[in-house]
Amino acid sequence: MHPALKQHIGDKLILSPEHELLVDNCFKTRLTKRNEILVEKGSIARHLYFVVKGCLRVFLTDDDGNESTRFLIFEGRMGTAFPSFILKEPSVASIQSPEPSELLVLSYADRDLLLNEIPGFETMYRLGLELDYIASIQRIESLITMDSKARYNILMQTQPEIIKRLPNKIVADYLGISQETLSRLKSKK
Amino acid sequence: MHPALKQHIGDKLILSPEHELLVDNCFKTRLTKRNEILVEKGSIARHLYFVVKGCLRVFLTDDDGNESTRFLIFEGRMGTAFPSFILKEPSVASIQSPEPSELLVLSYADRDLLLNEIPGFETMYRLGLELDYIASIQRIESLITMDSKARYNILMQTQPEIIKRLPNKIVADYLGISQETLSRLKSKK
DNA sequence: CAAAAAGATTGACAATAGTCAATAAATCAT
DNA sequence: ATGATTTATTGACTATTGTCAATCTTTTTG
Repeated sequence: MHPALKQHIGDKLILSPEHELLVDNCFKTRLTKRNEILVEKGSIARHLYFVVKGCLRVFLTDDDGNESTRFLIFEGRMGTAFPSFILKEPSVASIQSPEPSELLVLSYADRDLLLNEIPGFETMYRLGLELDYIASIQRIESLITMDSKARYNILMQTQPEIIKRLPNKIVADYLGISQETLSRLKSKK
Repeated sequence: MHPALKQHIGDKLILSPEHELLVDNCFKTRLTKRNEILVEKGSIARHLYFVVKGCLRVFLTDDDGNESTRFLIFEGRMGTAFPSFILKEPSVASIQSPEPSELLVLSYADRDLLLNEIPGFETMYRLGLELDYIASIQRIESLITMDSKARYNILMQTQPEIIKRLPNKIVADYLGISQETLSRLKSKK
């Protein structure tokens, strides 16, 4: 099994050699180029992605070409265009890798296989889901209670890597503000 | 078991008579008055609430007394101050019942009991969690991509009960806007 | 390495939304 | 029911943020 995935699982789940092999067989390695599109909006997101290296960006585009970043996934984390993946409906979001990336890809069917076959896998998955849900609740909180400056400061505190690694444009649309506003926040503060 | 809870579970989980009794014993009925506070911010949310009648409001207050509604839970749905409940940390949010309500209350320990004892319970719980997570992702989307008018229109389409049943003030802070702005949106539109 | 492309900054202006205050309407509790 | 309290609406003004455009900087790629 890929060491990064092994580390991700850590002591949350003890796998027998057979089960470890099963997990290993379900996750397929994929390498992407900078800005490569993995899921096009309108198509169904059929995979979960574990990021070994690089990052993924789940983003929305409107008719005028404006983009908004719904979600960012860095090294050691899993994600996808979740509503599409779960509901098996065409995704309103696209997924791209802003950096050249190394991914481990898990299909929906293989996720179900692991959930059903490996005792404890569903509990681990569920606990991860709870944490992701909490993160999204906290993002909602920041959006409904704070102005753009406060949101930027929080992001700086909690996920400075986003600000360091990604272009201003993406940071801005992750925060739900224009890139000009972000630029002004950075100079003023 | 309470018929509303039975309906909530529906065909998602077939319970043996013993397990049905176990579920029934874990959920305690609680009646609340209008605007009663169930969880005070700063305390730990130790329960999950199933709303039989009425509704619950999970909300934030700042130092100036401004309120923001993080989450609303209507009949037939479950919820709590989720980050506090899961992380067992003091809640930044409070919970109140804006209407007199009938609730079924499940403690953290009893939730774990059901998760561990009843085969299939965790799967049902996990599927519910996935849907709640999806709803929160969609709320983030509306907050980062739409202006207040568009958000109001979406809310009208997707959850008109919120607008019909709850005071303007709560609708406004659920949308992340001031109540004056909401009032103007309604008259203009 | 150089040309081209993409991203970042800044200014001027417009639009959206917030605040404060006064009044009107609706709702609650006795 | 009615007085009291809360909630909703409206106006005037302010503050924040967005848009468009120009310029400057950085990054990419042939």
